[in-house]
Amino acid sequence: MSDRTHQRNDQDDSQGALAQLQAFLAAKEYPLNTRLPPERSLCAELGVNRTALRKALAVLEAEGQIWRHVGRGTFIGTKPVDNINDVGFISRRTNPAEVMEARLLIEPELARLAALSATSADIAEMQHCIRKTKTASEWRVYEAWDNKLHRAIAQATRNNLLLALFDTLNMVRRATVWGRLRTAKPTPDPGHHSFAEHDALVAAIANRDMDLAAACMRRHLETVRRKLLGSTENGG
Amino acid sequence: MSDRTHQRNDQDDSQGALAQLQAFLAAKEYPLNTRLPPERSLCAELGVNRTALRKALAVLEAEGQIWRHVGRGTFIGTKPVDNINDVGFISRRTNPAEVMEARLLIEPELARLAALSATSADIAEMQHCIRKTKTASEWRVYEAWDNKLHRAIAQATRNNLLLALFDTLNMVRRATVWGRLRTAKPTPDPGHHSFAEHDALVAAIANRDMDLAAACMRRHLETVRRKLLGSTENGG
DNA sequence: TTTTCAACCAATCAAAAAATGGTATCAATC
DNA sequence: GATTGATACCATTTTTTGATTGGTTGAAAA
Repeated sequence: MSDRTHQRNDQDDSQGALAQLQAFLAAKEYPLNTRLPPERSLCAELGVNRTALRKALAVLEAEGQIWRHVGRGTFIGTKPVDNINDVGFISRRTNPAEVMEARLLIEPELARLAALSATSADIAEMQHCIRKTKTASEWRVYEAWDNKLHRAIAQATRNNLLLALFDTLNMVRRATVWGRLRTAKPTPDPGHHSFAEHDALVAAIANRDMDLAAACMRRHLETVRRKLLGSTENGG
Repeated sequence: MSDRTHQRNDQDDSQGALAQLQAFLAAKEYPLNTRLPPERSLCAELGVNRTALRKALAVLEAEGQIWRHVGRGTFIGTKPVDNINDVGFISRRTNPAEVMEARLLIEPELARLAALSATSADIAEMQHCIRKTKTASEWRVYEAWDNKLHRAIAQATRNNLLLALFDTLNMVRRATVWGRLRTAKPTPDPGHHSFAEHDALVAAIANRDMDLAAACMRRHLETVRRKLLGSTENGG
């Protein structure tokens, strides 16, 4: 058998596997995103050795007709894009400085919109949270109500999407490792800076003063950042 | 044994369990989000029967100091908000008006920070996207590069958390049903309003003019909103 | 009647087992 | 010798299985 014949036989074999695979897929009419049988099963079913089958599969993958993934299988269609909105995924790629920067960027604007959109029930809820922070005798309790206050402001925007984004930010914040940054006095101080800042913030929202509400929130968060991370980088 | 005595003993018992549990927690000083031992172990450790322990735990849960979940355990702090990170979940609860409002609230601030933090490579990427939008002959291509431009600005903040939040917002926007709102001319117009607005925006970022960058982004998005939803509600 | 205890239930988690696409190895074949 | 084909092995993922945990029920005990 000559070299030429040899080569033609090889081509025939691989092309045969590809043709057989295509015929198989055409006959089955798999819907999109269907997982087709594992390679080892397809080998037996099509009567082709695995190497030839994988070459045929590689052709179809290059054409974008299928996509494969180790451990999962081979699927009809194109590979879906990764949805990496997972809180754990994000929090593993951020740090306290970024979290504070994000809060400083978003929450003042939430307060501004809340001043426009808050209902009186929203404002009552904020004032309730403030009262609770003032009577808290433990930091754990204080922080719980401080959390609720900030969420109440996000909710007062009356925008479900903004509220969802705030919740995501909040979950990342709570999942972030703050280490020694959060060490503080054993019990909340009656003269704690946040009390006056919270009062001014909610008062601005109640007065529908959008600019002042944003400014109060920014001032409050900058105080928090200064306490946590030290003085700001640009010194304002 | 009189009824009165009997009742006092009951109170003593349950209050005793609660007091013992509180003492236990105070002694351990568990950090936030710590899982404390399962009820069956706590029973043995505190020498209290499970019913009394569960009553005490219920009190602490009502106070917001702990939260419990079947199969998981009991945790210090308040129950975290449910998984509202799912894009499908959010987009089912929002609408085009909310999406535009959220973009108008967040993206100008992203542009402001980008003006401060962008590298020259970031700015080159933005200019590249702008060039591509101008040569696009189909809306699909135009929108792809417009998308990349806005994402490049978010990336230029050099803040992974903000970028993740922007991506979430973006995915919700793309998953939102816009219906007839998006109907437009068949092909991009050379005099399309976005071209000049994009140019001014990226120029402001390149000049490190934070206020101007934010203003340009706001003006651009307000134009988009006007085109999509008609005139703004408050008439500005 | 009330309290206590054990058993059970549904949800959850964690570790083991199986499955799957990718790769190396080596004999078989031309 | 070079190529092919079968086998075994690898890394990743899915499925399965058993244990764990908060919640509930019902009978026994006080």
